Amino acid sequence: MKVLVVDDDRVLADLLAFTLRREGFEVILAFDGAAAIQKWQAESPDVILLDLNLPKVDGFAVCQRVRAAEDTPIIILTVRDEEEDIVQGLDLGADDYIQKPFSPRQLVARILAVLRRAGKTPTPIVPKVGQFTLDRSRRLLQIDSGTVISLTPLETRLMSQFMIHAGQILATESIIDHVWGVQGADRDMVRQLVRRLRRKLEPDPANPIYIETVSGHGYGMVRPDSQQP
Amino acid sequence: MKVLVVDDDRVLADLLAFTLRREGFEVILAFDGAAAIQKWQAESPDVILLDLNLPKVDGFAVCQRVRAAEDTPIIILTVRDEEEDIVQGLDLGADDYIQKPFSPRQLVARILAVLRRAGKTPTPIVPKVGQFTLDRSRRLLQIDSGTVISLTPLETRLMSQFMIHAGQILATESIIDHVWGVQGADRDMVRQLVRRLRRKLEPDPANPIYIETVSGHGYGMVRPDSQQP
DNA sequence: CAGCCTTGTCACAAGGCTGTCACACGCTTT
DNA sequence: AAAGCGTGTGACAGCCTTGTGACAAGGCTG
Repeated sequence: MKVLVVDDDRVLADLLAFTLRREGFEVILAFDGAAAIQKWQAESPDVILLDLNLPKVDGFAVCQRVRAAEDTPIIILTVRDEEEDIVQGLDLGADDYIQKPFSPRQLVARILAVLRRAGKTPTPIVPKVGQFTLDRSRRLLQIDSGTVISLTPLETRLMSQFMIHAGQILATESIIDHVWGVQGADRDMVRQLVRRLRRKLEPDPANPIYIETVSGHGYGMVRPDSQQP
Repeated sequence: MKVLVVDDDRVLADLLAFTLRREGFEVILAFDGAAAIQKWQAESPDVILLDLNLPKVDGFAVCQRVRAAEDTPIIILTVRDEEEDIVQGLDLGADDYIQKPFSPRQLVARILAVLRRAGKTPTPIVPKVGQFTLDRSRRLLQIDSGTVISLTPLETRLMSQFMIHAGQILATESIIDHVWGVQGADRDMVRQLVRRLRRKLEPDPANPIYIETVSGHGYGMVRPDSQQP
């Protein structure tokens, strides 16, 4: 599920990106209207988060431009006291709006609601990959439809990332971005986290079969069907 | 649940309509006092959102007219620095007021609060889930068609939320919104409320089997069929 | 007016989560 | 062979969250 985030406030855009990636969305960023349209054409996102105050091409124009060609759902980002902008945006075909400041939870709920309304897959966010089933709200991981283990918040985010990108190797920096976000972390912390996750889910943590290490680069979860060479 | 929105500012009225429809309300619009009274008679809304500055017949008159005949709840919309209007409106029988600008959350919370006070059940009736039968008006909870315990108002609302969303984890903020509404609350209060509810309905409150905790996130009621592995 | 119920507030203990440090091991480089 | 780097491992301490008990304020009832 791909989300295009358009906002000239880079700090906020980064925060949005982190929040959404954590929830399993793929995120593309654009910082002005021109870039937004370009990325929209190039990437065909499933939904657009659009700030209306943009340099170069403003949000309304982006809205119109998108609506003229496709019905990609659009959610407007606004500050309070911009009722007219909201209504104008909705008139131009935006599907929903959300006022800053908002909680990550609200944001995700809105996006899911819009996607559902647009008929784009009710979004079964990463529940099952290979032998793993992750219940993010309860932070429970089920292995092989048998054992159920409980994870900590950080472990849940890491596992979620591994499952979303199963079969790929995630660079340490990427893991830091996706798990810790703005707060940041260092390599030691990643090592510890991977270690703790391995201890919980690997049959033999000394010889891991699920989470592999690529020295000097990062970690990754092996895809179940990529087991047989 | 039907809401009559009366405001001569069409932009704001449209926004209100969109917001309320998004939350599941049925919305009727009127842009002046005369239309308001006409629609009120024709549609019998469950609650009225009323701007006081109106053409033709002003808001106070609408307020009086409605109150003379029925006790349809009325919420006044004002801008800041109109304290006299608020007082006058409340004197004329309005049930609550809300100042622009306001967040959708506040608006919905206030409407639900007013409806609840007026005895119109804003939420669907959920008498029976699993082993629990809840009588919201009497605030009685029956367990396993055996024991009957009485709950306080807050406990009733919390239990209602748990039953409506049985099997899901409710975030603390979500619990606050649905149980306390406009007034709001903090984590301590949620903890206490959950504790008191547990003490009443859990066989062993120290090891709860009905209400589960997800640290750092919230609480949830286990679904009856999710008991057997 | 007294008393009970309800609810908000506070303090405290226990436990889990997470960051930090030290050390061992294997590999590569010098 | 020695040194350096990256990684796995274990232990430990601080912080945060939760559960718990107690108490006070406020409202309602008799």
